[in-house]
Amino acid sequence: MPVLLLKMVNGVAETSLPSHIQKENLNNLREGVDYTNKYFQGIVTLSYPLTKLADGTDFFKVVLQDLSNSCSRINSINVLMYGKMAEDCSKVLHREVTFKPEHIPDNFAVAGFKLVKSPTAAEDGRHDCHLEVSEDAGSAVYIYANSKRIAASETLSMSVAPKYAYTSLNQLKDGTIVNLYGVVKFFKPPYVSKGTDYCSVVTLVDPSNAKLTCTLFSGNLDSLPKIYKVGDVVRFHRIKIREYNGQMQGITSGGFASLTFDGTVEAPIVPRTSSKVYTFVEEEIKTIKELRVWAASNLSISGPAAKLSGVQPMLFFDLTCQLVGKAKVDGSSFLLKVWDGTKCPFPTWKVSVEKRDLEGEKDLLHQLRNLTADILVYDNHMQLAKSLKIGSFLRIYSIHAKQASADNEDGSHIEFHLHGGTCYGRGIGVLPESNPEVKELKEFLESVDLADNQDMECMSSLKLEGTSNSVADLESHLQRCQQLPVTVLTDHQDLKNTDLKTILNSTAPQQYRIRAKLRTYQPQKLYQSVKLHCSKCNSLQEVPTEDDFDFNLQGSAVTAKKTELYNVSWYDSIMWATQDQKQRRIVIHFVRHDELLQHPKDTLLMVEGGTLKEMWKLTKRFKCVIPVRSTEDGLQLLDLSSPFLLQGNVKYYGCKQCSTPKPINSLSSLAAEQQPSWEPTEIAEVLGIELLQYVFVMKFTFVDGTGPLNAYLFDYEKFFQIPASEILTSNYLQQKMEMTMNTLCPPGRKLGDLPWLECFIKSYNIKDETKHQVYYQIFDTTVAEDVV
DNA sequence: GTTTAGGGTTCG
Repeated sequence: MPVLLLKMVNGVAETSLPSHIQKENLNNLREGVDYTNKYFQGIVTLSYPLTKLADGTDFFKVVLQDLSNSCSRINSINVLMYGKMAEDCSKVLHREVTFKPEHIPDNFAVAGFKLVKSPTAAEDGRHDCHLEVSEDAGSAVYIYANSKRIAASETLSMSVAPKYAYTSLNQLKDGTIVNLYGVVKFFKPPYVSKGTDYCSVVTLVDPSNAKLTCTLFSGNLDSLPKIYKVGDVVRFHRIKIREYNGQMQGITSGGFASLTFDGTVEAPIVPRTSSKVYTFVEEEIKTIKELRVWAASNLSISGPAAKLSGVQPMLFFDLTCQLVGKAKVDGSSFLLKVWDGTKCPFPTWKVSVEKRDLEGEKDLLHQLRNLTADILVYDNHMQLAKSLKIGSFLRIYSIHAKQASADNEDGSHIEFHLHGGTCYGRGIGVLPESNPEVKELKEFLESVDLADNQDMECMSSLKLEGTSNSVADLESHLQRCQQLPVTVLTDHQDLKNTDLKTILNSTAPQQYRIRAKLRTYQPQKLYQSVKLHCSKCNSLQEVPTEDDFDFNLQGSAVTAKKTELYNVSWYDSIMWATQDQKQRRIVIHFVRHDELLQHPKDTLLMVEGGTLKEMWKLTKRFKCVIPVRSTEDGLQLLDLSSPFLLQGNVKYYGCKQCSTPKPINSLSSLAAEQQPSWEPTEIAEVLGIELLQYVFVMKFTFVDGTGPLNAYLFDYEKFFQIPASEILTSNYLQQKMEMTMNTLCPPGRKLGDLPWLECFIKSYNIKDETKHQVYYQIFDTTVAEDVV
């Protein structure tokens, strides 16, 4: 450990020098003495540039003054350093210090030196010997450093004593200066404060579940943390903790330093920092990984990011984009023309500016005229906006997509404003080209076919000229598809969109609003999407075919001959035989109510020995039909692979696993009610049947340009506004569903021409012994009114 | 000398 920084606190070194070395004063230095276990201490009064000797060895010279010997005529001595020690010390002394210079001289202790006659003593008037130090000679240099110096030097690969300790956010105490890690829950990108510095406000959380809002100032934009999104992980060194309004608050202290990491689990761990070198050890990688995993399940990072194609009117969103043009507008606003390769589906405003005020490549501005968004930035954002370089990549936070009033002369359009102030992190951040999202955006921008957008314009002009109705119709149809979503949310309207990639990179369970296109779905044969679901055991099964039912009916042919068996208090039975050769017997039991037979539409029948056809015929005339068979103990339900009840067009089934059928006599309790409703749920309950529900089960593959995501639709009737229970027996409903799916996912259409869907989805975990998977399910979403 | 801001959307 040849060069070590000693941390100074209130002018005293926090760690003392090793006890085996003793101090030696300047006037006691004698040639030929062994100084292996001695040290000389002084302040640096002069240092020379680092040079190389003829053999390539680094060489560095400083002059130390012995303060304890100030009365002496000769009070300073040359120190010659060789090798890595020379390099390290010169780094500490000569590196650029990014904050205000201090007037505290550097204080060095040089141990294990060699005392050699100085060839220059006659010229420089210093001690007639000099000190020689190098790693090879077993020397050590201790540098007394206050916190600012340590901040500047921590990034050198030399050790600072003591090692950094990190305080968790629930352990912070008023008046301390600490090091900490945290996950960004909220941030304001650096902005120009009303004072002399840039300001950035950052709220951190950590697994202790405490929260800390930090107010960071710096005159140097680069020394503020480079946070790009909520969920980023930061390491702060030397942040001062104060109490403010009853809460702990972090504030920059002298020597504040930070590292920022992408918070995505699995993303490469590359610190973002203004320092060229920094301390970073294996243990810290572990901490960052742990924080990422914790954040993934404890922090909602579904921010308001959006592409221009996904812009919601009336909402605020964050846009990652490239600057194409900029212009001054007036004293309080400034125009940024940006693009992200997608087209806003709504008409957007164009801010008029003097041509000579517009900066940017003219050709490119013209080429991209249909793809650029005009963003007007106000007040405090102007200064930063003016300084932006054309072509740079930006993230603009909390842009307001404002719907202009319809009576505007340009018609209804969307305006993009970056209002004054910094509420909700409103501001502009410049992303470096090395940022992975910038790389992705760049690739996408290069792939955009500009000719396509010219075509769109041709179509618009055709429409305006009214030369072709069919083109106009097509266009309006296309517009319908491209503008309004074909599905809408029934709840969660205030939620903002999350892109699919973000969802795929997050842990479950969470809920999201998405805006995406339906690339494909399964099953393509829609009737295969209808299943039976047991809400008790959560099993799904296929709907039995009519053939299964028919087979069961044949097995329940009437065998009893004694008609008196059937005449019980709560129903009347009749039996007749068919006229054909088989002379098949059919028995119908009419359930009585109040001693009287009801109107057929209110009547429940139990039928023995009927065929499928007869069953359906009876269902048309009577309220309910229950297929039964007789046993020695009386009437019983058929096997549960048959429906236990027919009502309207619907066959109701029971779950074989969860049902414990009771004797038919249990129905008498319902019949005794004043006005039996004969609801399937009530009938099922008294008969000990766990009712299976009809449900649409489909897999939707969504795309939004950030990655495909498969989500399950599990819907009784809300999504299609078609009851799953009725679709199998209704040609009309089947056609309706087919048309709906053709609107959501028109066959043979290019991806760009597919309509947008807006959905609410939930992620959830499915774990078993061998694997763990995250699934997604569509909720609280319905097909738009004009699509149905 | 040590402020500035101290999170919680909008004038345009």
